Amino acid sequence: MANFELYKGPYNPQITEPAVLEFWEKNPFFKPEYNPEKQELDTTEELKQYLHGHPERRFVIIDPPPNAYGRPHLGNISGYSYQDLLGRFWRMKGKRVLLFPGKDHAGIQGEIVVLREHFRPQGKSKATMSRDQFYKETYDYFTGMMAEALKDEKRIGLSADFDRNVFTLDPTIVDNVLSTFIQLYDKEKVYKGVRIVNWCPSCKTALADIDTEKKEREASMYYLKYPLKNPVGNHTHITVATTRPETMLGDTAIVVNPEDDRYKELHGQIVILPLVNREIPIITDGQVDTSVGTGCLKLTPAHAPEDYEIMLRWNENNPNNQVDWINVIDPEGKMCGPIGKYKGLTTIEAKEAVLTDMKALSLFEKEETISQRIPVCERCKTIIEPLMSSQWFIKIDDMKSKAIQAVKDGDISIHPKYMTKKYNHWMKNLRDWPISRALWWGYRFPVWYKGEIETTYNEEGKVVELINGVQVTDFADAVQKGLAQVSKTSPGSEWIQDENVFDTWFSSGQWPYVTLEKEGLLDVMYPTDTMETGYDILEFWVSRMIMLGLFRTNQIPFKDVYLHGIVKAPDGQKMSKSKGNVITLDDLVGQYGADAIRLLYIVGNKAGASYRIDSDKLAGNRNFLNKLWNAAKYVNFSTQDLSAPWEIEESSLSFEEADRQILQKARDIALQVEQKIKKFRFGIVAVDLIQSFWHDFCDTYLEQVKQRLYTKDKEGNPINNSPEAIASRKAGQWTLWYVLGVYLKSLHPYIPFITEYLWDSYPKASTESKTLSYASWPVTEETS
RNA sequence: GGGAACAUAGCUCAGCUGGUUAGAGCAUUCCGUUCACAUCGGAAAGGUCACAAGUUCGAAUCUUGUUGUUCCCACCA
Repeated sequence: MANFELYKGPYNPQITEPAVLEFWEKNPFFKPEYNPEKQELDTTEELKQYLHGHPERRFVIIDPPPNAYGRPHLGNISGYSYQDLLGRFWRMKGKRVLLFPGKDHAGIQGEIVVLREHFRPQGKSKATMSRDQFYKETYDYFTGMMAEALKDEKRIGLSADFDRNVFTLDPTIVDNVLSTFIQLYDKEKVYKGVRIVNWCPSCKTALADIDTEKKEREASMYYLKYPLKNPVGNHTHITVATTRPETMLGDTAIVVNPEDDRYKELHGQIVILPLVNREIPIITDGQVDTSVGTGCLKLTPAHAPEDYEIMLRWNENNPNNQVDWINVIDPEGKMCGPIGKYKGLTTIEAKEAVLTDMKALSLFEKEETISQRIPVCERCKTIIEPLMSSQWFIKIDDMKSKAIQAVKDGDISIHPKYMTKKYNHWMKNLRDWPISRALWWGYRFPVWYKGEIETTYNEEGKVVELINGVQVTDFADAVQKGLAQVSKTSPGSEWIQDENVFDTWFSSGQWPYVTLEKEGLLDVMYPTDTMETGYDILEFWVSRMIMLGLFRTNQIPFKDVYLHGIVKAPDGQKMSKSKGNVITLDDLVGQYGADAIRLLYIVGNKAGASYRIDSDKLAGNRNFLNKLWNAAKYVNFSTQDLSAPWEIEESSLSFEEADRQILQKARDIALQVEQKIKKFRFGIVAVDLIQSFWHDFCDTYLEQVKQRLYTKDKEGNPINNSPEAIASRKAGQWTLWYVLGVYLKSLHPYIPFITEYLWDSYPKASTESKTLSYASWPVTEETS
């Protein structure tokens, strides 16, 4: 027993919650190995044997790993509240529950934070360290920070198996993730290809679209004339509009809308690209907006993603009339390729030179100011330079169709249901996944080159890779020439490892099975039950877990996806440091306690809906907890002379109508709670549960039964001493005791601290669980 | 441009597959309360369920359209 005191005065979470936390810390309740019948741990082997025999008796949630370098924000915390609610509910329903906590190394963001927060204050940077030094020190820094995060997870009441907390860069995890890459390679689902990428000239890395953001700025739009090779009618030239004149050196076509009457007679004509005198064709594409600029688009596939798309589309439909690309900007931001005297200039110098030269040739028409939104690096805010680069890709075609099918067939259900549409929409449009990042912090590619690998652009503006000075056409060619190899360990001293690390989603996308496999639990705990996370990473994370899970294990990684909304600041806006409206767990937990915060997240909320931090609601929640506290104390002292109530047969008692009603109501609400939790509608039913406790039990029943409980009137004269009154009093006491138990249990998944505290002094049989975590749910759902 | 959601009381929101008089919390007004709790209880007031048409015996709920708000994706040469 924990010996929690029912102290005088109002409920104070600052007293009760730390006491309960300590009780939970000292006991291994939250390990799936905990055997509630024996009240001690089974070995992991015994657990596995048990689950082999009873596969339905498990419930597993892999907690989404937050960034390891910081404390969880209130969004993470809200997720823990939902995960914990489900875990605690199923534990009470007799399942062996595992909530598996972890921490993420957070790729680009992690690298930037460690450089800024840890290395810069010491005067260190990537320039002053070796890669190994950086990795080791960062690893230590991150593992040190993790302890703080774990404290917060415990503080909110997460009943996870914290001994199993694991870092995404844990060596066993790394090994397993790399195995997936090798398997993908063996099945020819990985390739090294040339593609347009979002290149950050400052970070010197390729960025996924999601690592970029948009910035508004004023820019000049220049109208340039390109002469036609053979004038058609009164057309001697066409005019294009561009904000980046320097990229014209890489133009490979002019595109007009096929429906645009102004240019219909020019389809298929040839234009002489000024300054470099290259002949380029006029092609058509339906995406060209006739109202923008002149309706003529200069096509620079190597330096504009949309142009690249148009090129691919055109080439698909016109196999005999292919359009190519020419890369004219290198990763340093200098001009390159077949561009004559402009070669070697910076893009800014080249822009001036091109404009000057076009003016000299009288090919400059006009300039106007526009506002445009340009992509910048999400981390360092540098303007993105799209260019062609050699990158690793995963072919996702059949992975994605399997992932779509799994949801379509109902093997995986997404809550709320309408998010399924978002998922499908995203998946349908998904292309091959670029997975390489030029960083130091992450999983380095298990790829080796025999000598230095060098990526350059040749005189034609094409990407060329050289290994040890030998040109290779692609990775397969390099392997065949004995210059490259895929392997977790170095093939020999003269081999150099690929510099790239994996996109963070590649490792976190494998989280469900790599975590369980590390613990040797994959065979009995996979697929997991519920993936609970924010709806904002449905596409980025959940979709990848489904694809990679199906690839690696041939099984879905989880059966249900519950997506919670975004936590917003009291002003209704997104919390962000720049707005100065960030609220932390510390701000709230001292004032209201963890249970009240959990209620804020859960009560009245439904899947996918965002909600605000609202001090009125928090205060209301605290009031409710105080109500529960006082009611429990009242029941406790007014039933003190009722001995061993658990031994009393319900049928032997002389109930009054009020007793029967509250018994019925309490059982009804417990049943409803069970049904709604199973359907992931726990937030809605919580309102009814609280209402029922407060009004049916406290305001109505408790006030009524008081009259029957008094043994003395105000003057001290004995009352209620007839045999009928004594029997009625006993029935009332028993009802109070029983119904309080039903509410404590039903409320426990929502507010574990106060209920666990009150459970300690709640009269119960010696065979009852000493922790409410393993008290059995008060009702059994009729399956009929 | 493509996709999705939302629009219900002064505020924040419930209302699941259509079924009596549309609900809760907060706020407001009134009344009460020394025997668990003022972090209390009781009551009142407050809504053309955005608008329009349709389906139906019956619509806040289903369909279509309109208007407004929010989010995601793409794009703005």
